[in-house]
Amino acid sequence: MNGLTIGKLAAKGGVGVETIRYYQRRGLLTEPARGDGVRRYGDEDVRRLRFVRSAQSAGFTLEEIGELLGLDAVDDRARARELARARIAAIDLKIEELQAARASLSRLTKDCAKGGAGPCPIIAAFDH
Amino acid sequence: MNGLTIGKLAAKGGVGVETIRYYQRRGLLTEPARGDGVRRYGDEDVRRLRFVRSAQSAGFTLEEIGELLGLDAVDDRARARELARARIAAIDLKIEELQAARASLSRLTKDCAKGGAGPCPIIAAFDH
DNA sequence: CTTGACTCCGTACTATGGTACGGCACCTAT
DNA sequence: ATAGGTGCCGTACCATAGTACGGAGTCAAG
Repeated sequence: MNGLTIGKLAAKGGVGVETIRYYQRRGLLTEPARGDGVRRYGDEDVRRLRFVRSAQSAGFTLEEIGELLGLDAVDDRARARELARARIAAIDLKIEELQAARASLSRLTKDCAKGGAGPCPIIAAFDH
Repeated sequence: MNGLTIGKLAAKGGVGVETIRYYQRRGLLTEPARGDGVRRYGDEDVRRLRFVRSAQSAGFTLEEIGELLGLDAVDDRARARELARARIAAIDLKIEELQAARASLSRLTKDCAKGGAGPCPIIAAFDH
């Protein structure tokens, strides 16, 4: 029997078996027919799985990845760009929030370390 | 009867009533005794609630906020700094990840917009 | 021939931060 | 006196992305 078992596929993708099954339930991977009692996976499945992990690391949710997978690489470029731009906008927003929080915490930490009298500025900052 | 009802407290904090009750279950807010059948909240509760929201916007989890609330502003400055530094480190990591994802997506979007022949680079990028 | 490894399957549970629901009591205005 | 708005309480549910569990079947090696 050729083709990978679910365990091998999972190993190739660097995920657990349960994750494969979860992706199948989510429609991100197909459940191949089984010759004997066991499903066999091929290169296409490995590629799809890597696609999912790769897009995930770019911050796409599994739902968005589902849409990306449904796009035709040749015909739906406009939609792909749209999804990418939306993702970039969300990332920018998140980065700004994080930078603001970071600046604030950093300043408070410095003030606290300076060690003047009175209450800790970090605690005091939230305390009003 | 003086003091705020749970609904008023929630309104002052900009959260829902259920959120107050949730914070109480989490131990972030105390459940005051009730004079009549109804709990009454005072300025201390309002301050605590605002503390929680404020620290939350700095990226602390509710669990961390619980610890911050337990710190004594005068005596536990070192621990507060430690928590803040850990938070800053986590924020830095997250920002780096996001910036990497952003750069990658941005480049892909540009390439896609250039509109050469062949498959969409955004889709192709994940597809291997 | 039994043990271990693996598959298949459904279901339940995890963490995080809430949100909603249903039932009951109580107060106030109409 | 009755309807609406609150409050109280326990419990269940939401999204997100998995992870774990229990039981049953199959396969190969020792």
